[in-house]
Amino acid sequence: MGKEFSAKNCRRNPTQERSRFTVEAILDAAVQVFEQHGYAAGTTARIAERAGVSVGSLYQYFPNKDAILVALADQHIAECHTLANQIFAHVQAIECSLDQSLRLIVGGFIELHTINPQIHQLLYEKVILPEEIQKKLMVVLQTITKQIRELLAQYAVIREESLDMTAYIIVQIAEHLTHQLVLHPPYEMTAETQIEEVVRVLQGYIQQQSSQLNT
Amino acid sequence: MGKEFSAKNCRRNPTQERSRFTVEAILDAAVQVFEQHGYAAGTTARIAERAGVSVGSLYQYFPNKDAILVALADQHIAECHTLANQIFAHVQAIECSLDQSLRLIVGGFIELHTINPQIHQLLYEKVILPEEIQKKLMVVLQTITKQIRELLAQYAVIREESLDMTAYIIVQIAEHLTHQLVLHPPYEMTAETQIEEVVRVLQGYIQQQSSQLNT
Amino acid sequence: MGKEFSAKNCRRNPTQERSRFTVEAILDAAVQVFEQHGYAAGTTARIAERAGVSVGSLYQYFPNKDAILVALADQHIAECHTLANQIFAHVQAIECSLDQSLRLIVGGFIELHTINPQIHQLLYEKVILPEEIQKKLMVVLQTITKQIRELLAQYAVIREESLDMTAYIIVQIAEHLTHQLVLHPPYEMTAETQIEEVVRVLQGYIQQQSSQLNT
Amino acid sequence: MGKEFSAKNCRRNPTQERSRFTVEAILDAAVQVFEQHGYAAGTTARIAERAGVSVGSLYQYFPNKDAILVALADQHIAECHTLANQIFAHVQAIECSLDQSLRLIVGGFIELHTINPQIHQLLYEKVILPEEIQKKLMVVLQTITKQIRELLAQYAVIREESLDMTAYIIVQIAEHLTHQLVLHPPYEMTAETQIEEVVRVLQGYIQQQSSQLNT
DNA sequence: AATGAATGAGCCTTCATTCAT
DNA sequence: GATGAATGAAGGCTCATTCAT
Repeated sequence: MGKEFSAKNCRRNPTQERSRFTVEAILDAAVQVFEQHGYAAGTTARIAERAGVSVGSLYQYFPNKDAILVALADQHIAECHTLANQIFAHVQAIECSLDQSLRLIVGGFIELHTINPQIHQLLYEKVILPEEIQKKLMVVLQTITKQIRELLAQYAVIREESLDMTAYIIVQIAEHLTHQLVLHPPYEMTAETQIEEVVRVLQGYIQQQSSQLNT
Repeated sequence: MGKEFSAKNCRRNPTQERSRFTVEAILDAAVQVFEQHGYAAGTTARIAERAGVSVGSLYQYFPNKDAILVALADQHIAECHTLANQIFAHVQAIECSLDQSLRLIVGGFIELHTINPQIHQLLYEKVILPEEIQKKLMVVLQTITKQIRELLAQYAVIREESLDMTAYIIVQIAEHLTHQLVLHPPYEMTAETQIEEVVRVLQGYIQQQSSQLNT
Repeated sequence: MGKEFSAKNCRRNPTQERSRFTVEAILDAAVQVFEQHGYAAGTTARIAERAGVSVGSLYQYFPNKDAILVALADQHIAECHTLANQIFAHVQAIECSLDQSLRLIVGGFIELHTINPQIHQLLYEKVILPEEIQKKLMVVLQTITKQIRELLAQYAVIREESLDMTAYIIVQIAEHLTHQLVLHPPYEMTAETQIEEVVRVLQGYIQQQSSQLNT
Repeated sequence: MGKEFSAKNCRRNPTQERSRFTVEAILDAAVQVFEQHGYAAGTTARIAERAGVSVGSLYQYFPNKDAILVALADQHIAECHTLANQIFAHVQAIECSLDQSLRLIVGGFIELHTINPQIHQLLYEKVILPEEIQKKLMVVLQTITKQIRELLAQYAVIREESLDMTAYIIVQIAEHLTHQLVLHPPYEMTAETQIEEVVRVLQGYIQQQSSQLNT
């Protein structure tokens, strides 16, 4: 792994209908296969089979196995970015309270994990991703962190020099808890309960940071 | 993976000096190789080479590649269990405040991640572990969760029916944040600062849960 | 050996022309390689090489080395069964004398060994076969023995309680002598001479058994 | 196999008591191990273990694995030769009838197979022996054949030009039938019954050959 | 473009053999 | 002489990748 992630992950632009369809079938199949067998044991043959195409066709659209993972990652990261932007835009737009904002944001995180939990797990664990992708992932998290920081600066009463760290920790907690609750929930719980619980953690932390102000 | 993890993970008891040395060299090498290449791409040949022994020697002590990972995990899990027990015993013994207890516990978590960060990362992120080991890992976490729950029941004012979930989330946060702060610290910070930050998160959350009492 | 002889000995049905050709090339090569080096020392690489294909191709048609031997055995056993049935059917049909019957049968045995002497030798001498195949071999021999017994009951004057043993020994002798004469003939001899010699042994034995009647 | 059978099969003369004992322990162990696992899968480690010595010791007495087999074969062949000579000497000495002679000889064959059936099987089947040994085996059989021929010339009324073939076939039959009856007896039978049955086959054949005289 | 048979590098594992103790 | 840990060549097998059809 990590040997050669050529710039172009697709050999040809899937301009034609059938091509686009095939590419998607392959990616869908790949998610399932990687999920079930892990990346290393997820063979291209199995992916092709599940996608209903031949190995030859698979290699017509992806130069190598890694490229499939990268495509998957790229796709997922883009979705994340989009969703995150939408949420923050919405939060800004409706000018709601900090609590309500947190609720919306955490809800977004949970949605992110619920939509495609398999890919998420694949990207965040178990596999050594090429640096290229790792950087993109980091960028997404940093973007989100920055926006959380703005939110805190706007709504919360937190010392300037603590803002970065606080935002960072909020994102870490939100990310990890939603991930954990969605993928390995310890008890049965609705999405709303999950959101409430995570929000409570964040609220508590923010209040702590606020009260620090007087120390 | 996960095919056969026979009871005995070592072929012969490394009673002799050289043997013990060799086994340790192999395990050390394995950590590095798995860390660097991932489990699947971490070949036994590479491990043996980095350990400065031949493949044959490797297989004299481990029946197969999986057994190396299992040995690594077993060793680490045992260390975790021991350290956790020590900390909770100490906390019980000195009868300190909840805050102080949290500080000690979080300090323990950080120590856990600091001691052998590579193995920890390997087990928690990079590898699909055999069920056997996954269960052991779960048991450790559950044990810790249970002791946190007792601590909360004793010191905090939390609704009976929220205790389990609260303890669970505290452990999740402590585990993940310490992991993150130790391995990928976003800023330079001393262990004390790290402890403080995590403790603040937990305190905030516990206070939230306490105030829920009146809802 | 004898670990897993899954029901399907071929991974994919060699429906296509090239496939069928490849499979046959592999089986032919296997016979020669096993014959020359023995089963254990007959490596899959050598078989593939002699077959003019790559190891990968070999494993596309056979799940493992054992399967090649099993395929070889199955094929040969089927041929034996067919030929044996034909001969006995013919013998029954033409209602000839016992002597003539023996001649036909021994001729059949010799043909059996002449057709594919290498495989025969391989299966009867050189290799510890999986039980599955050993049973099939036994069944063939038992079938033949049973038909010989019927022949004796019909034509020869032999005590009821000696029939089984006599038939058994006739088959043993016929099998071994033809095998020996075809593969390691001590002197130059035509097939006819070989048949005559074996038949004489059997005639003598049957006469002995008949004369026992009066004892 | 068959690569290098150096002239000396033992590195040093086992003059000393313990040495002789060790060598024998190894050979005994080897018989059992080869019998149980086959030659290829019978590892030197297992042999050493069963012999109660270390691999190192094993290699002090045998230059390589093949040498063990060769030693085994040599030993067995020598025993065969001795027993054969004894029997024929005895037969000559007591000047008994042909029938009685055959009985004694066949009894000898059976004894040969009964004493050490495992080695016998090992040498006559399943394993590609080095030429050196194959020749020795042939020599033994030829010697016996020659002595049978003399016996026939002396006692039976057989055409001069048939003597060789007749003797050859008698040895083949005796060898194979006794082998088969001892190792895979189809029914329960005493050694005496076995002898009788085989002798009857031989008698019948000899009578056939005698009656040919008048053709 | 699609197919899937063919390829072969590379992996895990075994085991005959050596050699330091 | 004995021991058994160490060695490493070699074997079975997989699977990413290519290419003839």
